[in-house]
Amino acid sequence: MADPLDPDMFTGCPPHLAPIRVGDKWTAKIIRCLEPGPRRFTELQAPLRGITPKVLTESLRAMERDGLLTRTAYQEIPPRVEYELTDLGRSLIEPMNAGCEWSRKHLAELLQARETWYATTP
Amino acid sequence: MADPLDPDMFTGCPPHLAPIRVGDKWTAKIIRCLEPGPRRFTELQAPLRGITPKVLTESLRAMERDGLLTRTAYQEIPPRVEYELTDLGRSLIEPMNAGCEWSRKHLAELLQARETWYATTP
DNA sequence: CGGAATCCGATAAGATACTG
DNA sequence: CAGTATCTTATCGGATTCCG
Repeated sequence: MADPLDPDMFTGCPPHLAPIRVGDKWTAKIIRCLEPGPRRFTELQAPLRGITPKVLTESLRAMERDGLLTRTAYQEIPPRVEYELTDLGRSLIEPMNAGCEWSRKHLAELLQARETWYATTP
Repeated sequence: MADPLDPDMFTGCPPHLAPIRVGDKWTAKIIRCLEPGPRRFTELQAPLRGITPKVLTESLRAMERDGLLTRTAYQEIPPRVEYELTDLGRSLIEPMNAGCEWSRKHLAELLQARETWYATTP
């Protein structure tokens, strides 16, 4: 299997300041986590700092419903479930990269404008 | 000035089924409306079917705060206010187009998966 | 014309506790 | 391990009314 996911892979990506969003709050990050290969539920929880099992389940179910990933449950003890991107899910990486590139180029400018606004607007 | 905006320019773009979003619910559409040139408050209301003045104001203020557009009020009677994209706002068109292209290519597949899910999941 | 003020409902997201 | 169940809170978007 692949190496464990870096628990800090999303520090520096606070969702509230990104103007471009894919799916719900967690969708894009889940896609990034699954990009190298299939992962288990618990593996996903680590980098998605503070996500509760309820919310992670909701996001994964919605993505499964939309054909972005597959869920495979192995009948073992202890149970094992793996989530894997479909081709459709993988196709979202391209527009996601466009959004990331925009952020690298322009996010600082947006934040600067916001700073100035709050400093000068009563 | 430019031609009036087509009131139907966004029919066929229901926001709930698009997995890619820029800003809030209306941001991307406002950018499209301003792409050809500056527009007045009332001009924007027509294609943004059913948007209330409160919500349109909120979106425009947030975009102004983030440096995506400028607001210019002319001291005339009756009053006239024009909104115009900044270079920063215009820079979002590129990732927006990436999202639109994804939709053209893959949205039908997503909707098909969703259909199947609701047809087969109890 | 271009908003502001107020109120309201729906939904998203999280906290907490429990289970096959 | 991989969730489910229940509850609560926060935010968003909308309806309505009024104003300079």
